[in-house]
This record gives sequence, structure tokens and C-alpha cells, in this order.
Amino acid sequence: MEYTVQKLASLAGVSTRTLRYYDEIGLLKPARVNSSGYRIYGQAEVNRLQQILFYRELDIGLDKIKNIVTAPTFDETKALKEHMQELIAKREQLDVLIANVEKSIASTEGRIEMSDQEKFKGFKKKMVEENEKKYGKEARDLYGDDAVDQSNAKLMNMSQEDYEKVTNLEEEVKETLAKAFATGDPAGELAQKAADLHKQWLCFYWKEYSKEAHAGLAQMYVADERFTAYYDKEQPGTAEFLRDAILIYTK
Amino acid sequence: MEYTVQKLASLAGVSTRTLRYYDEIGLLKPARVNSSGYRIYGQAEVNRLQQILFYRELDIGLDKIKNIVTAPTFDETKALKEHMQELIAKREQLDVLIANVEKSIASTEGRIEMSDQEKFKGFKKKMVEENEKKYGKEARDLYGDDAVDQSNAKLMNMSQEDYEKVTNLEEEVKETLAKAFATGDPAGELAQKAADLHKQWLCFYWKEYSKEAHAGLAQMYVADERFTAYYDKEQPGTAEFLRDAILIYTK
DNA sequence: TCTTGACCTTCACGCAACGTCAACGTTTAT
DNA sequence: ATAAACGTTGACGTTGCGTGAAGGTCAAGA
Repeated sequence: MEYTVQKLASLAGVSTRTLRYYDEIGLLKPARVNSSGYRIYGQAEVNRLQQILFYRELDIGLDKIKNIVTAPTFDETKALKEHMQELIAKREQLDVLIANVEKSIASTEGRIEMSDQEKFKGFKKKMVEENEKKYGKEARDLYGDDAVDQSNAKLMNMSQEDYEKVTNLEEEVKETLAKAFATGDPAGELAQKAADLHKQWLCFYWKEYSKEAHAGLAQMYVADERFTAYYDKEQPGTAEFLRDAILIYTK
Repeated sequence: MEYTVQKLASLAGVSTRTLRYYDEIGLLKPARVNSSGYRIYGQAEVNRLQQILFYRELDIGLDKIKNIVTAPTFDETKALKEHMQELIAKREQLDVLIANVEKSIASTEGRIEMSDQEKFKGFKKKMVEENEKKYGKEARDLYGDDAVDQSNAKLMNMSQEDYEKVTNLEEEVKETLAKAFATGDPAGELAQKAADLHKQWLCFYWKEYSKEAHAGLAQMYVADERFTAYYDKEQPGTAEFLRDAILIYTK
């Protein structure tokens, strides 16, 4: 079956302008151009347009879609399966939002109270996404896919109380660590308490805890500037101090 | 609780630029501006930002959001409930897409075959949406909310076979109508067959059929240029002819 | 054969919703 | 008191098209 712009456009539910634009940016070239300059699309283009729309549905930029579908290693089945995972994730995130709306209704009706943080639950996912876009690749290179995925997954599934607990823990770690740093002794009581709090905090993000992994993470804290910057913010050297404390704690 | 731009931004997971932009376009003004020109947001603004993000999630334009949330008759609870309906609808549409992906996988694995039309299922929803944006208001004014909602809902929930049936029916109506028009007799056998087919077609979109509603729709066909344009495309006068045939059919 | 109308083409400007500098004032913490 | 972090207002850039304008193409009917 062959299609002109209009035919394909109405089949797929996009505008003719969109098809011309996709041609222009090299995302979807027609199978051939007839003697009068008309774009003629074939079966392969229909399939490809479908792929493109799949990815567009996930709010992926057209240039990235281009990279994905034009990649020589492009495995259609695999791409589709990944795609489905993301759709399912999107649906789960919608569930969070729906729960949020339900709560908001209860809240405006005065039945319950909502913290400001709760009010933006479900929107946070966007931040996770953007984080992925920015740091995703680095982090994946550094720590491996599984770690990143699990961390994200846990973050997204976290219940409201958990979220509050974890932010509180984060504060506690920082406070205890600051006090411990003042003592200068990573083997001291305070430093070990900080390491323990850090373990608890970590358990919110990790499926299973092991001393080796904890120690490994501590090493990475010092190797990765993003983490050192975070911990050294108030007191330079804190990241190293935390590493030492953890290394002792996990021995 | 009072928030500066950054505080509110990180709370809600948006950028500071976004907040400044929302201020600029009058969508979300800070509670006050301190002596140094800093924007200070209060509790009301937090709640309002939440509302805004809800609507933004539905891809509603900021100007429309502005109209919605600044409307003097703005009923928060009602808005939230409507909002939830749309989120649920969105999730259902995601289900359609997921089903589509599943089929696509089966198709690339050679287990089943997909028609070109099938390939774009789930994307069709966008067309419904855009139709809503363009004609929604008119149509709602003209036919009432319920009719439009039901029609959209049925269209979105339609199964694959139904979709094929309905497009076939549409063709059949057009063909029979063309032949009937040639006879010139709206009471004749062919014209009455066309009216009957039209009824069947209609039954795909209506929850319940009544002769009165069918007759009413026939009148509207002639009154609304969009419909007359559709039916008169091949043969001017066809819309009127169909109306007459339906009026006889429903008598 | 000529015209009409629905197609198709290529520019080219317009738009929303911000991102992203630049250039500069303010607050806070050490 | 000096830096670092945070705030401000322009102002131009970006993405993914929408929307003409100005004009070729093609089948069908007068």
C-alpha cells in the first residue's frame, strides 16, 4: 500500500505539516518522491511512523527519537518491550497522581490535612526523569544500570510516610556528621552513629544491604564530585570523614 | 509557611524560571514582594501552584488554566473531581497504547498481523482531544455536554473489531446514500435502507437510540455546516436528502 | 479544451513555555 | 569584609509544529 502525505497523515492522526517536518529533519523520509515532487510513503514508513509516535508519546525529543530508530543496532522487539515498560511506569505514576487528587479532595473537604510536600507528590516523578536525563548516563556508567533503576524505582514507589522519614533521616545524618566531624575521630561514638544513620538512610534506597556495598559506596562518595560537593558543602573534608567512619563501621 | 522562588520551586519540582514566568503572565503572583523585590509566596500560592500543575499535567494551555483557576465561580472540589475523571481517562488510554505495543511485539515476532489502521490505535485519542479543542465548545453548546462526552467515551473505548465495523458502516452509509440520492425519492427503498444503516452507525456512538433523537440529529446535519460539508462533498443536497429520509424513517 | 477544486510543493513567519545566558543587586555565613 | 548563594530584570534561543502565501499537479466535468 502506498500513501501520499494526506493519506498517511489521516491514517496516523497527524498533520501533513508534521510529516513534512519529519521529512525536513530527516526523521521520516518518504519511500520515494514521484516525478512531480510528491512524497510517497510505503509500508516501511508506516511502521516507522508508528514507532516514532510511540516514542513521542513518552515525550522524547525528536532528535533523540531519530537516534533511537535510526541506530544501526536498532532492535525493534527490544525497543518495543522497553517502550512498554515505560508506558507501564507512566501509568503507575498516573496512579500516584490520582491518589494525590483523591487526597486533595479529602483535604479541601476538610477531612484530612496535607503537608506542602505531599501536595506535589506525583509531580516529583518529573524530577526523577530530568535527573535521569542529566545524570542518568554518568550514573549508569559509574554504578551500573541496576543500581540506578532500583534507586529510581524505590524513590517513585515510596509512600508518603517513608518520604518524610527519609528526608528526616537525611537531616539527621547531616547533623550527626557535623558534630562527629568536630570531634575529628571517625571511630568515635558520634561518627559511628552517623555511619549507622547513613546505613538506615541507605536502606530506603537499596533492596538489600551489605557491608561491602556500603563500604564501596563510601569510596565512591569521595571519588564522585557530586557527592563530595554535597557533603563538603558546610565543612570541607566531611565526605572523607564519612568514608572513614563508614569503613570502620562496616569492618 | 513562606517561600522564596527557589524554595517553592524545589518543593514543587519546577524551575525558578517557571515561577517567574507564571508571575509574568499573571498565572501565579507571589503573595507579596519584599523591599528588595524578592517574590514571597504563601500558603494560598502553594495550593494554587498545585492546581496549576494538575491542569498542566493534562496538557491544558496556561492561558486556559488561568481562566479556570481565576474564574470567580471556581469550585475547587468540583474541579478536582473533574480532574480525576480526566486522569482516569488518560490512564485508560494508556491501557489502549500498552495493548497496542503488545500487539506490535507479537506482530514483529510474526505471531499475528496488524492492519495499518490498528497500528495507530491509541494515538487516535489525540484526534479526539484535538477535536475537542477545536469543535468541543461549539458542539457542547449545540448538543449539550452529555452527548459529546458519551460520543467521545464510546469512541475511545471502542474495541478493534468495533472500530472496523464502524468505518465499514460509514462507507456503506455513504454508498447507499449516493445510490438513493440518484433515485431522488427519500421515501424509497434505498433511502430507507440508508437511514437504517445510519441508525446502526449511530448506535455505535449513542448509549441509547430513540427515533426522536435520530430525527433531531438529522435536522442538525443540515443546520451544521461541518456535517453538510461532509455529506454534500460528492453530491450537493445529500445532507438534506438524508435528513428527509431519516425524518420519514423515524416517523 | 478549459476550468474548477482538491491535492501537492516550498518558503517563511508565528507561537507557547520555558531554557539559558548576561549584568547586576541582596543576604548570609564565616 | 569577602565570598558564595540567592535574588532581580532583560533578552535572545529552542522545540515542534500551526498557519498562511504563492504556486505547481491532476482528475473530472462543462
